[in-house]
Amino acid sequence: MHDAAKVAAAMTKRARSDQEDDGEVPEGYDVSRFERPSVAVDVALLTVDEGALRTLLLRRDAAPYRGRWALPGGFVGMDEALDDAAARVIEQKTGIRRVFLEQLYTFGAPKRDPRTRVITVAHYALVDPARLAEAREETRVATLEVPWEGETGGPVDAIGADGRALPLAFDHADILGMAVKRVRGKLDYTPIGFQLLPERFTLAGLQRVHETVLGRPLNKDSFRRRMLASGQLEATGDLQTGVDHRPAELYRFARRSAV
Amino acid sequence: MHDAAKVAAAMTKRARSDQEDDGEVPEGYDVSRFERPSVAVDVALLTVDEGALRTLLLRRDAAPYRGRWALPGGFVGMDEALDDAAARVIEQKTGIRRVFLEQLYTFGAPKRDPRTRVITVAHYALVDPARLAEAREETRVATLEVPWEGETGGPVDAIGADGRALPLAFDHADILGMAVKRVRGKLDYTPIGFQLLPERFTLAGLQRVHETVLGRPLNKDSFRRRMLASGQLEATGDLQTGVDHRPAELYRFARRSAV
DNA sequence: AAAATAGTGTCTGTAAGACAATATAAC
DNA sequence: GTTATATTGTCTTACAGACACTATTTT
Repeated sequence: MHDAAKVAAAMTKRARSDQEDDGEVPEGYDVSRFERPSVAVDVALLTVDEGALRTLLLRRDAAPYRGRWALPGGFVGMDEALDDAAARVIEQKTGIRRVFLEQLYTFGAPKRDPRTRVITVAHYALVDPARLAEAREETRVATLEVPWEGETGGPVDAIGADGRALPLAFDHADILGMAVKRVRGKLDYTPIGFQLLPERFTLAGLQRVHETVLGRPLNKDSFRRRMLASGQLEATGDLQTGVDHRPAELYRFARRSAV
Repeated sequence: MHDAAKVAAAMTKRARSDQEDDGEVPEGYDVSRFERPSVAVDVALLTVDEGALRTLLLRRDAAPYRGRWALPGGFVGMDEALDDAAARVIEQKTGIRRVFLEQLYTFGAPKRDPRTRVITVAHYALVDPARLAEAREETRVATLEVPWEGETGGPVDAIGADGRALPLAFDHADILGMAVKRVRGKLDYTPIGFQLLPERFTLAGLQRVHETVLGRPLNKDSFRRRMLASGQLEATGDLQTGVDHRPAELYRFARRSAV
């Protein structure tokens, strides 16, 4: 018997003690006694393109930090789950649906927004660069420059197409830094890399993605062995085309099969 | 030159473009147009005692979930950082200060609190069991029963001193489950175990803590080698006392030295 | 054939697990 | 001395990194 079920059974057996209720809403209860902060979500939408880690930024056209660059974000609806808010924000700003999306960390320093208290539940998302088209004038895909190694952590810089750093709004350099740190950590033990690739890809392509995210070269032989041994790759039998050398086999990630 | 410094330098060089500001508060700006959720913190205060993973729970004496058991928690002050709120909650409920404390995950399902929208930034903390005395009648240290292996994740059960499951309020079984999952993950590559031990401890004691948290036995020889090779342990030269067999050497964790 | 990368086989070093032998305190 | 655990040493195995070699495509 599952333990959660055990708990439920135990409770029923006790014939619903009078000192306990099941969470019904008491009539007329008032919880609005406290002043409340605003709650937002921000999304670090990461991609790997041309050997660089990239992210989508929007130019702010209102105060505060007007003219600076910010992650797509927005306030959480009163009846909206946090993940749903993040997915909505992505779709509104880019039109992209169905991305890999995960909660990252909640940033709540009292003065992180100079206007008022805004607590933001930061998320990160991973997308195949082919899906990430620059939608609007005020949208830009910037290259991330990570000034630390491994999973040290810390803020990162966003570099525009002209090679100059884009000044970031709020604590978004920290959010991006934490997103990079998290993805690096996950890459070691999770099939997360394929979110950044088209459905079919070569082992060398997968290795390049890993190397770009991790910011360091990987051993080819070992990478190959590890990936094939993981059981998460499925050979398609087809070969790469359009390359001027021996074509590599195309793989796809195995669906999380019903084990 | 550090990259953050580079950014700053680049900005200065551009002589502060007119399309940009530095985040000053515009006069009379109104951000209170939206309805706002309440924001709380909850703390999973974990300890290891007598070979079991334990946590501190409080009996709710008000609706909702009156009579059920809940993590210590409270609303975040309008000018209070999230970590500070969590530390305050711990001190208010237990008197304990200066614990290892880290943000865990933010739970924000719209109906997780039946009264109104409450988003909670869950934290976890690790304490030496000697410091965790049961302070009040309505406070209890419960044993955690983890119905999954490794870092699978999922809710856990809290067992009272009488061996019966304590019914938990809200989504606190999920919060506790995520705390266990996180600590298990961290234990592999972070000096987190010593937070659960007195200052001086034996290698065998440390291994027991690791085994309790991980929920599986560890190889003694390998554990010993790994710990000593990590450079994080410092031999005190003193021996254990009061045992009826050969006493083991006492170690302490090396201060995070100024490398 | 030359160029370029894909893919295979083998060796070596490191670290974990297993097992055995020795050490030392309490009784 | 006996008991119980600490501590050290050695062997085996698994795997990552390194290197050399073969394969296959385009030009």
